[in-house]
Amino acid sequence: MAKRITIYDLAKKLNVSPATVSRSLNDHPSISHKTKERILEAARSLGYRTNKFAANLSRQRSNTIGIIVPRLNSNFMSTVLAGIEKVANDVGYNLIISQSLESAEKEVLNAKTLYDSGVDALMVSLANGTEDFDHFSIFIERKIPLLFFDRVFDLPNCPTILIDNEDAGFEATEHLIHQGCKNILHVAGELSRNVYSERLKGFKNALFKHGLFYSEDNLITTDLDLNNIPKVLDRIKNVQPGFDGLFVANDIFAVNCIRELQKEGYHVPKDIKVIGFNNDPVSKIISPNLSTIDYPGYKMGILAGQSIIGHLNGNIDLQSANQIPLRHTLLIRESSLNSTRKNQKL
Amino acid sequence: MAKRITIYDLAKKLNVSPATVSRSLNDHPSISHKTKERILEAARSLGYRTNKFAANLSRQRSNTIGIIVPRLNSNFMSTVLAGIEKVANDVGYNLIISQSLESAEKEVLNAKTLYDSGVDALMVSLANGTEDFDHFSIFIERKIPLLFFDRVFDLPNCPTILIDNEDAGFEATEHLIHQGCKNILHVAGELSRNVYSERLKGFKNALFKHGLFYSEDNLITTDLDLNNIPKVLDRIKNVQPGFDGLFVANDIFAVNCIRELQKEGYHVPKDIKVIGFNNDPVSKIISPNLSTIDYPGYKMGILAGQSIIGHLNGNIDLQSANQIPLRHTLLIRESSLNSTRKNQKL
DNA sequence: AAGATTTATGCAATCGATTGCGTTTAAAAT
DNA sequence: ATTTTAAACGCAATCGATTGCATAAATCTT
Repeated sequence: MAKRITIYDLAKKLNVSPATVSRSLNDHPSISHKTKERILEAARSLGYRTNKFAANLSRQRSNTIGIIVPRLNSNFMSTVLAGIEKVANDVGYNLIISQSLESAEKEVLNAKTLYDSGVDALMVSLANGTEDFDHFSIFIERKIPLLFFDRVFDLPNCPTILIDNEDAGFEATEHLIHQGCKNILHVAGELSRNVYSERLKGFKNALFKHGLFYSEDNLITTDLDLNNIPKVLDRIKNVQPGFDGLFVANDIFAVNCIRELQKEGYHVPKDIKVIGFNNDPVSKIISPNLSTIDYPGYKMGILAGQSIIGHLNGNIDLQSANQIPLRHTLLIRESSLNSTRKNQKL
Repeated sequence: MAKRITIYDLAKKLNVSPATVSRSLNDHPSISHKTKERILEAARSLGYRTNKFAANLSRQRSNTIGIIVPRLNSNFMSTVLAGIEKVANDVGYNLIISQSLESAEKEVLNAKTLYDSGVDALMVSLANGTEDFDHFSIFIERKIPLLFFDRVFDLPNCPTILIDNEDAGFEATEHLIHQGCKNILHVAGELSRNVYSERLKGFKNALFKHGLFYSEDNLITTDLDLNNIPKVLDRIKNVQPGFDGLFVANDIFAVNCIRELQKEGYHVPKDIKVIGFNNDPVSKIISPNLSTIDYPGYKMGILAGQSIIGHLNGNIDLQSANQIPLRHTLLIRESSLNSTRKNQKL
C-alpha cells in the first residue's frame, strides 16, 4: 500500500537532516539522547525498515556469508549448516547457501554468483569434481575471508576446519584388527577429496602397523552413491580369501551394505565386521548397530561460523590457528564386535 | 589488489558513457552489436563484476528468495531445500536460508531480517510455536510473493504446497486396520501445525469408518523429539487392552520406537504393527523395514521453487492454483504386515 | 540532396543510506 | 562576559548501476 518509508521521510517529518536520522538509527554517539528517542519512536510508529541495498552499497558490505556445499540433503551437511546458521544468525549475519551437486562447474558458478552478491565471507566444502581453485582467487585478492570445512584444500590464509581423518581412519581400522579381522575391505569416496584420501591413509597405516597385507583388492573407491552397493557385494563375494572386515567411509553407505550382506546370508559381525564413518542417526537404527566414527557436524558448524565471524570482526585470536582441528570419537557398537559371549539377545 | 572495477572505469577506458556500458552488459537492444562486443570483451579482460548492491538499489529487487524452515538438519527439510535450490539456481536466484528452530520469536525475527534484506519472495515452513501471522503481513502489503510449504497456513493469495495429510493419515490407518489392528496408538506432532492435525483427522476417520473406538488413550501428541520415546513406551505397556497398531507421524520417531519396543521384548509386526510417515531413508534400514507414507520432498522443493518463480515472472499459469497438491504414496513394508506366512527369513 | 526514419549513444536524475568535515549551539572555563 | 571546549547536528559527496528522455549519427526515401 503505502510507499516504503525512507530516512528522508523521517527527516522531513521530524525536521532534522537525513544524516541525523541515519546516525540515530545506528546509535551513533554524537546524537543527543533526546533526538535519538524521537527518531526511533517515529521510525517505529511509521514502520520504517532500513533499505539494505542502499546501506550495503554505501558501506560496501552485506552482512551476508556465502556457503557452497556439495549437497544440502545429507544429514551431516545439513547439521553443519544448522550450526553455522545458529551462530551467524545470532550476530546478525545472513546465509546464502548454494550447492555444487559435486560438480566443479557448478561450484565455479556458485562462487561467482556469491562474489557478485557481495558476500562478506565464503565458506566452502568442496565438490568431488573440483580440481583447480582459481574460482576462489578473487576472494583472496579482495581479502574476503574464505574458509573450508570438511572437504578442504590448503590455500594460504584460509582456515580449514576438519577432524583428523587419517587418525580416525587408523582408529577405525585398528579397531577391526583388534576384533580379529585379518582381511579388511575399505570402501572409500573420491580420493581427490582430503576426507577420503586421509581415511585411506589411516587405513593403510593400520594394516601396515599390524603386519597385514594390502593390495588393490582391499580398496574400492566410489562416489558413495548407493547404486554402487553391488560393486561392493561382488567384491566381497568373489575375492579369496574372503573379507572378514569392512570399513566404509560413510554410514549411509555402510548400513546399506549391511542390509545387502544380510540379504545374501552374511552374518554381521560374525562373518564380517563392519565399521562406518560419521555417526549418522541410521547407525543406531540398523541391526546390528553400526560401529562408527563420531564426526561432530553441529560443532563443526559452530566453530566454522565463529571462526569466520572472528575474521570479519578482526579478532585475530583464533584465526591465526589456521587449522582448526575437531575431535573425533570411535564409537564401538555391535557391528564390529568379536562375538564371544555377545550372542544372547541382541 | 587492484580496486574493483566499475562501469565508469569501463566507460572511461572505452570512451563511452556508463549508460552504454550498463546497457551492453544487460544486452539491451538499442546498443549496436559492435560496441556491445567491445564492451563485453573489455569487461571480461578487466575482470569486471557487477556490483549487485548498486544494481539492486537501482532496480529495487535482489534476485534473492528468502526461506524460513523449522530446522535445516532434517532429512525431509534438507531434501526440500535441495529441490528449491536447484530450480532457483537454474534461473539465477539466490537463496537466503534461515531456521526458526521451532520458535515463533525466531521466526518473526527471521521474517524481519529477510524483509530488510529485500528478498523478492519468501517461502516458509512454519515453526511449531507460531500462533499468529502478523510478521507476514508486511510481505503481503508489499506484494512480495509469499508461499508456504509442508507446514502451511492459509493466507489470502499465498500458495501452499503440501500433500493431502488427512488422506494420507487415513490410508496409513486403514492399512493397519486391514492388517487386523483393532487398537491403534497414534503418535502425533504439535497439533497447531496442519500436517499433524490433518493426519490425526485421517486417523480418526479411519477408525470411525471401521467402527473402531477412539479415546484419548489412542493419541499422544509431542514435539516428536526423541526424548519423548519413553512416553510412548509407557503408554503401550500400561494401557489395557494392549495396542496392536502404532501410527507415528514421522519415520525417525517411528524407527526409534521400534528399536525400543524390540528391546522391551515386543515383536514387530507380530505383537504390534507399525507405520511411519515421510519415507525417510532410515525406514529401509530398520529391521523390519518400516511401512510409511512417501512424502516427495525433493519434488515439493521443485514445485515450490517453480511456483514462486512463476509468480516473480508474472506467469499466472499455475499460480492461480493456490493450493498445489502433491501425491503421496502408501508404502507397505514389513513392519505392518500381518505375518501369516511371512516368517521364514526376514 | 534534403528531409524523414531508424539506430546508437549520452545526460542526468534516481535508488537510500553513510560519513568526513564543517558549523551551530550549549556547556564549561577563566 | 568572553573565550574555550565539547556536544549536536547539517551539508553534500559517495557508493555503482539503471533508465526515461534527448540528441547525434547512420540509413532510408523520393
